[in-house]
Amino acid sequence: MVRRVFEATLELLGAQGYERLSVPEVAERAGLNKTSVYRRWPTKGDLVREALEASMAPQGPLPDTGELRGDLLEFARSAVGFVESPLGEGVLRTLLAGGPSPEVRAFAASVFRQQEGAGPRQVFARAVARGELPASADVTLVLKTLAGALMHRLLIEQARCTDAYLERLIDLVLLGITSRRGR
Amino acid sequence: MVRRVFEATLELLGAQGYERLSVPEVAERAGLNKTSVYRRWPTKGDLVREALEASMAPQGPLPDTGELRGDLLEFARSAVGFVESPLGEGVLRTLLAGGPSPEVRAFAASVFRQQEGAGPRQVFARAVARGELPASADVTLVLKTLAGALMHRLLIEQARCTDAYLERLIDLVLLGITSRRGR
DNA sequence: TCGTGATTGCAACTTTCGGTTGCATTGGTA
DNA sequence: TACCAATGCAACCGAAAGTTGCAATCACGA
Repeated sequence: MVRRVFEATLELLGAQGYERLSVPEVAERAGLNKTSVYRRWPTKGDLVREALEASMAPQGPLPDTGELRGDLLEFARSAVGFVESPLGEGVLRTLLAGGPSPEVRAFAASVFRQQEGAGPRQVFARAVARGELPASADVTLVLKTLAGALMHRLLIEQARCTDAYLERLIDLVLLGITSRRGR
Repeated sequence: MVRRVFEATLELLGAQGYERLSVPEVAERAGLNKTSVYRRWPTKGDLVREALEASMAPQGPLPDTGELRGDLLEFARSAVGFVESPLGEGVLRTLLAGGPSPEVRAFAASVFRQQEGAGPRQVFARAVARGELPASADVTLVLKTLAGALMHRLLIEQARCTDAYLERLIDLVLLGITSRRGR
């Protein structure tokens, strides 16, 4: 039953955001009486936090295409997949909406950080080792800029992140606008 | 009185987002009876939309520092100022939250679009005219990427957009990470 | 098979809050 | 002074979140 409840929670979280999410609605969607849900998770915050916790997918293997551009593209694809999933959308909405308790907010932030965290950095480290990139390159700035651009694309423009878009985006931050762009 | 109501609306909108915003609370903060507020604006959507409409600051003059980098920096500064203002935060939150009616959402989107819209494009056009930029440069992508990066900085990281940060960001998209960066 | 404890369902209730209504009060203006 | 619009106020309505007490069910061991 717990499984069903978490699923319902994430679905609704992604669909309506934290504020509009109601425990009775989760219960109904999970085919459960609201009383039962309240018994296990006294507050909405508890429910959401645990649902997010339980659904944390294990990180996939590091992409390794042999060049930075290809690796980043792989990463961007999986990031887009994450954000377009119920979990990803839920995390993002929870994070951006002003409402949730600081506790839930902090947790959502940690999930997000984890997703854009260690993995990509290794990809950059390898690129530096290959001589593709100066060691002085500001990896953090690049990652955050990419993440921000994807957010803008998905949430503001509400457009799909096609491969063509991802390639243009990555070429932009890798090569800059003033240089000629590759391929 | 209308002035006070709009102020209260934008303050609360920025502070708590669209969902948590309640008309009675706006009324109280504006020192007005809730009935009076309801009489003028039958729904929360009406109130928010008009408050946003009324607070649209006229666009400032185009920056013209003689080079693209400086112009963009100017623009970024004013954009940050906008997003950090109650109006900007309100617009952004309204836009990102799942809740508001399509109507309000569409309006917030148009405000946002307007802010990142025509002005910057002229700045780029001048840069092309100066020969600083190839005519083929994807201006739209750059603008959206910059906007996304700022959103990430302000909403996810919740960090200040210092001038130092803005310079690094603009250098990144202008020059890319693989080239040497200017000062 | 029986019994006991935990889990769930259920229905009624309380509370809170958004929104409505009717009426008195105020205030400006012809 | 008389009238009309705007505001205040208090009572009310209805919906939805959350609580509680109790019955029914299930699981597991004696």
